[in-house]
Order: sequence, then structure tokens, then C-alpha cells
Amino acid sequence: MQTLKIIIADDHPLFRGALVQTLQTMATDVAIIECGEFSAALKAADEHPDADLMLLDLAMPGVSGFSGLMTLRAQFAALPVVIVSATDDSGTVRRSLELGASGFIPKSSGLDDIRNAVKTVLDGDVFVPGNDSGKAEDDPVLVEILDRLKTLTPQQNRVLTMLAEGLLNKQIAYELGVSEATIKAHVSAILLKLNVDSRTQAVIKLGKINMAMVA
Amino acid sequence: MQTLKIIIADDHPLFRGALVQTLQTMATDVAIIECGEFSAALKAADEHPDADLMLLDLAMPGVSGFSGLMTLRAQFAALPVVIVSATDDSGTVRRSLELGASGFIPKSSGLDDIRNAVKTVLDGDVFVPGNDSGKAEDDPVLVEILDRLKTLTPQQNRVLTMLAEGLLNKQIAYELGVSEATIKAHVSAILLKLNVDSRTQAVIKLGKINMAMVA
DNA sequence: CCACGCCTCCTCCCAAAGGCATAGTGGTGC
DNA sequence: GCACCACTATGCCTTTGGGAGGAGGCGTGG
Repeated sequence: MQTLKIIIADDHPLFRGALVQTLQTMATDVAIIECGEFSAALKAADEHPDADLMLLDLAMPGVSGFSGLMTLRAQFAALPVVIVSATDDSGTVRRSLELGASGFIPKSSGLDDIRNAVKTVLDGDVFVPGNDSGKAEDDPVLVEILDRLKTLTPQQNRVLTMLAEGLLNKQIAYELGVSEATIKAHVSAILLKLNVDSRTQAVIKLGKINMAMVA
Repeated sequence: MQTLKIIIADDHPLFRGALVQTLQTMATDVAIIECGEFSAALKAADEHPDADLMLLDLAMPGVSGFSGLMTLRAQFAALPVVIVSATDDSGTVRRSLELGASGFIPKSSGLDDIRNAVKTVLDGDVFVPGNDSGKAEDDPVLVEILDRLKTLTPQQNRVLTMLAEGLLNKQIAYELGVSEATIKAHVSAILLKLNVDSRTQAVIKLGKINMAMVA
């Protein structure tokens, strides 16, 4: 491993700097793109399709909880995302992995742990911090919602994200460059999968997830 | 200012390292005592009565929230304590200062902010982020939403609550024992007051408040 | 008393949402 | 090749949502 291209999305400049320091010891040529907010991370992922990895803070401004992760996974399925988070309870870890994260690094980790995690993910494996792996019991309601969310296709995820922003079908259609009829089809599919019967209820359900994440 | 002795109490090695890096540029002779848990911080304060400052993470293992700060202030009244925290809402900041902290540094601060804060406190002043001392308001976006929410009449509040549960106008009308036309009128009034143009957006806006409450 | 705000209800109207059926395209896996 | 799925799209239909505008009853405070 001689060259690396890594996107770091974290709103703490100091922590970001420390990460950069750590990562730069891992290869002879390390390119790092730093993002302080989520929109910048999206932009970076778009502009650097050859990136090897993204380190994503769960608590980014501009996006609440896991929806950012979902958005990233939906739009850039090829980009491995490792969650970096201050909260590292097993529920948060597991949910991150269920939503497609390739690893989880608690912010309380030491340098070696972080390097090890990055190496593991770059090798194509999934990194999970040691203490976890136990299936601690969770609110069954949330688990059920997460299960349903997992069944959404990438495009449906994008549509759901836009629903959660309060956009009209028409606006979503314009944003995604498809017809309104298509969006309606997606929305119908989403409502079915989430087992609700209106867009409003869908965003409420999504909101519960975000609530559970920060709580 | 040529010599400095600072105690850093934070359970994140990476962040601690970054702090050390930053602080060492502030004087020719900087002695730093690092503590990964609260008991070590107490011990350090005891062993280094000549320390100029302590940087204390609010979320330390071994102590919950502000009790650590209280303990420190009680036992080492002469040692200025600056809180370093990831959560930086005005309530947390205010409470920290009320409990005797000499300053508050959000973890999202940049290097310069941190250096500035430390310098301010070393000069005997109190450092408060948001540059207007003590009157740092909450997220203006949230304040604006709350202001709007306050203008809702009782009945409108009930209707909004039901909107947030994903009910249809018809269902709300049934629940409240009035006609659907009335509900429509209420909903229209709510949308006006919240400055949105769909029930979905209203629910989203309400969700933001709930998020801010638990976070 | 009168004005004002709140709650209630109405009508007309149009836009948005959502169900249902159908179908072409492209990719993946067997 | 065939099956399956995601994505796209169209058409038709009903229900829901929301704006505009008006209007009557009711209680409080000037």
C-alpha cells in the first residue's frame, strides 16, 4: 500500500488535524480531503471517485444522525465509509454497520487502533471495535424500522432523503432529473416498505431513527 | 508568558494529542500533564498545585457531567478550569460557568480559538464562545422556530401535535370532534405561522425542535 | 359597548398525493 | 437463455391537502 486517498468528514478541526497526522504515517503518498460539513463531504465524494475511504463523523452539522451515512451509501456505494463517533455504545455501532458502514472507530481510540481500523477496511474487511459484537437488546420498534430501511434501494433512499426535507414530488423529480410519475412510483414503494400510508408518516418514522441516534 | 503548566483531562488520546500540539506553541516552556480519566485529573491537580490551568472534558469516564467540575472547584479553588466539550449549547455553557469554570471551549473550535481562550483565561479573564460574553444565544434557527411555535393558539397546538403523528385532516377532525373544514383552517393557519407550505414541512420543523431537546 | 382574537364552519377551486395496472430497459445471477 | 430486480415511465382514478374568502358565536379587555 503506497498511495492513499482518504476523505475526512468531521466538524472538529482539531480532531481532523490529529486524524490527518495519524493517517499520513500509513503510506508514502497520502492525499487527504478534509470536510467540515456534510455537504462538503458529498461534494468531495463526487469529485474524488477514486478515494479509498471516507472517515465520517456521525455528528456532522448539516445532517442528523445516520441519514448522512445512508445518503452516502446510496450515492457512492463503492466508497467504503468508516464511522468516527464519540458515542460508541453497541447500538450505535451496530446500526452504523447495518446501514452499510465498513467500520466504526470510537473517538476514544488511540492512534494504533485507528491505523489498524483503516488498514482493515482498506483490505476489504469490516472493522468492529473489540468490546462489541454482542447483540445487546434494543428497542424493537427501532430495529423494525431499521430493517425496513435496509430494504430500500439506493434511489429510494435518495427519494426518502428528499421527502425528509419536505420537498414535493415535483421538486424531487426535478432534482433527480426524472419524471414526477417515477417519483410517485418510488414514493409508493417507500411507503409500502416502511409500512406507512403517507409521506408525512414516512418522515416521522425516519425522524424517530434520528432521535434515537442522538439520544 | 514564558513558562506554562497545564493539565489536560480528556479521554480521547487523539484529541489530547492535538491539544498538546496546539498548546506547545504558546510559550517557550510548556509542561503538560495528560489525564485519561477523572481520578487521574484529581491526582494531577493535587500533585501540581503550581499548574496554571486545567482543560477538562465534560464527558470524562468516571464522572458524570458537571459533578467533576464541582469537585475540582471545591478542592482546588485556585486552579482555573476551562471546560472542553463537544456539546456547546448555551445551557451547557452557562451551567459550566455558573459552576465556576473559567472558560468554555467547544470541541469544534479551531486552533486559534483554543489558543485565544487559553490566553484569555491565563490573563485572569473568563472566556465564553460566541464573543458576546455570557449572552450567547441558542441556535438562531431553533430560536426562530420556537418563536413561531409560541404564536400558536392552544387548538392549533393540538392540531400540530396530531400532524406530527401523521394523522389525516379527517382523523384529526374526528379526534377533536369538529369538522374537517375547521381542521383545514387550523392547518392553514399553522402553515402560515410556521412559514412552511406543507404539513410535511411543518412536521420536519417540529422534529428539529425535538432533536434539539434530546441532544 | 365594541374591538379583537379564537374557534367554528362553509363553498369553490385547484394542486398534490397516492393506488393500480402496465411496460420497456439494463444489469445480475443461475 | 431465462428469471429477477431496479429504474424508468405512462395513464387513470380517487382522496387528500391547501388557498381564498366569508361568516357567526363567544369571551376578554379597553
